[in-house]
Amino acid sequence: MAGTRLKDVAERAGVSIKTVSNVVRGEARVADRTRERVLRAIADLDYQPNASARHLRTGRSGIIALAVPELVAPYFAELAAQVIAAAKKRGCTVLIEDTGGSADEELRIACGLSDPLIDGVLLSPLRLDEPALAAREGRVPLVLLGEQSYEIPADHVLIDNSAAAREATDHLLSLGRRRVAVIGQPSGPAHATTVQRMHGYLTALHAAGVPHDPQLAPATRAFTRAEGAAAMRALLTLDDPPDAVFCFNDLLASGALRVAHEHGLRVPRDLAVVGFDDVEESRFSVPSLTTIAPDKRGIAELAVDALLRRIDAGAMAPHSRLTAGYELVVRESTRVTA
Amino acid sequence: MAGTRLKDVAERAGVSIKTVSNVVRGEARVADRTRERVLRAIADLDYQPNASARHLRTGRSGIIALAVPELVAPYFAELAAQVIAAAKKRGCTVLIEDTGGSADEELRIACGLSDPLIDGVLLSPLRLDEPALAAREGRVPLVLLGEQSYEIPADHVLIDNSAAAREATDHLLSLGRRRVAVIGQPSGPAHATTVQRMHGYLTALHAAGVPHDPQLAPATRAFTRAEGAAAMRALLTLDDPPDAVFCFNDLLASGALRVAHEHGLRVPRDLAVVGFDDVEESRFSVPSLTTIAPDKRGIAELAVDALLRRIDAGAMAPHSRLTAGYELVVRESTRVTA
DNA sequence: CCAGCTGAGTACAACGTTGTAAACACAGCA
DNA sequence: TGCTGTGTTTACAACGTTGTACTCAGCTGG
Repeated sequence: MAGTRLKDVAERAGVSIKTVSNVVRGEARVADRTRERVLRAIADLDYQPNASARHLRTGRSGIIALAVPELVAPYFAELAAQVIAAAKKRGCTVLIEDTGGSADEELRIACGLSDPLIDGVLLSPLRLDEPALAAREGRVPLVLLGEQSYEIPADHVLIDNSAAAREATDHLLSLGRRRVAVIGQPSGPAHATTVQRMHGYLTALHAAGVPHDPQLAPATRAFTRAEGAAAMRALLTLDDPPDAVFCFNDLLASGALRVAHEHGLRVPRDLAVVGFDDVEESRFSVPSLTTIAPDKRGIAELAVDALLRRIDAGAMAPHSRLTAGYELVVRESTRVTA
Repeated sequence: MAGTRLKDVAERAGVSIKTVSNVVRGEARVADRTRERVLRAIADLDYQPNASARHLRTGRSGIIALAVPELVAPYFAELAAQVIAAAKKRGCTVLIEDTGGSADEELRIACGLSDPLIDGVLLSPLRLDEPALAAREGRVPLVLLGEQSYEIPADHVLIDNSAAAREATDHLLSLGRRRVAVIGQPSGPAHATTVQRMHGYLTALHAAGVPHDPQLAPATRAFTRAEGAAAMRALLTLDDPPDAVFCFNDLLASGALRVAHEHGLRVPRDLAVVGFDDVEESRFSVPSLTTIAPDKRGIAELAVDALLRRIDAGAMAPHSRLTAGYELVVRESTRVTA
């Protein structure tokens, strides 16, 4: 029954309300015989604790929020699924928010949503900047997902974007390509992730002695297929078009592949393509996409653990910076058959 | 401040706690001067109502759950985003659950999750069957998303799957194709959606005087790219392979396109392909995919409205059956250039 | 035989909110 | 002056849970 209360169980078991509470939470010492009686009553009545009452009393609801810029982006959907799984494993529930990538919305969420019901927040920020975040002192426990600038007062979980981007670019260079374009430079203010990935790209070029041509780095307004397509179209109008392209995510790559196809380019022969994120569809695209595969499950577990620790520790505990793994998955879009 | 209570506001405004409560909720009559004083105090202290206490008192939390078989499936991610938006517009929050398509999990959720915190549930069932659902009497308010067998005691929101499937098949027939395969027949027990779509397919064939060849309807175990690919591979081993294929969702179609490509078939010339769902990636696949586009926003709004009505009305109100729209979107995968 | 201890269970108050019923101020009317 | 109404505000008791402080029985050791 939905409306079963501690009191009902207590009556049926012939004990006090508090004893039932103790049994339910495994606290305090309860005699075996009593515990047994109570457990039977709980089973008989199908008792479920009332989260609101519990929260009201203890300040803990067991609910954490996950805020992503765009749930429909496959990467975030996949990440969300992992977070839900990781949270369930630890006995808590996840409430998903979609910030639409707006700075205001991100700040609102970082400050604890509209409601103190939430124990803590996992935020994957796109636009949130340091000063805004620094000002939020004393709010809800918060863990950031993804790269952020260094001295931000919050826990981070991230992958080494710079190293990953370098590995992706190295891979393209190792195929003998020298006109290696990059898609994903933001047209507006840079956010940390793209700075890191750009850095990795440039480092790889530099190490290989290939000069950087700014024409090969068209600006994009968002990480979408449409923007990837537009950027690719721009690249194909160049006098000396690229023979390879590293896209900052798989959606951009998907758009790029699409345009390459429209222009009659054969991938990978005429143009090698690497993406980032390893979303499921990239395994099935035509051609299948070489990409950086972040360890999404690892990210989710590290993040949930970090958040739970933060919730227990309070705002004063030192901030941690946790790194999850990644790997380069080579598929058709860079596999040149002799 | 997170810990600001009605009491604090009341003290600052020099009124009673209840008056503040009345102002906050816009209930009862409050004199303009008083209201103004209270509003200022609320602004000064940045008061936010405590949802748990409210829920404890009123039995309403403003939180509804959305349970989908698989959040990573793009269709459900897109639907979830629409539901979140629709719910926010109506002032409530959405908690997303991933059932993994398991009947047990679906039933657990239909019975109200682990917690009476949730006001109601939107469930997109895959395996849940009538008897199980009928037995849940008196539980959480529930609205089902998607086709279900007829006499189930719950509100439904759906599209006319049969008509849509017929339209998709008609479209393929109108291109002159006669070997029209269908991918999506379940290998196990049928669920309502596939029954409807199969019915539409058969009706279209029948109306066109094309006999149904069971070989052209390979079984699939799930609506995934991998299963779509496997089914397509099977179809291509036939002596008389198909010249068109209608897939029960876009993921199946994506797998099918992939295999067609591997086998050197040109789409749509050698094989025309239609999908179902109109997920975003289908606009960017190579070739772009003709598909049935359900009105996802319409579904979400109808569903949230129906759930809120149900929550208000209680379990006794008659069950409704709401139909959202769809349209056939023609793209490259069926657009034969002369 | 009693003081002191231990282990098991309980009564009560609080968490922040809202519904109910009652109190209050003040006007108009007899 | 007192009475009735009207429009505003308030005190109080819940909602279901848990922390604190308590009781109580049974036992140990002096």
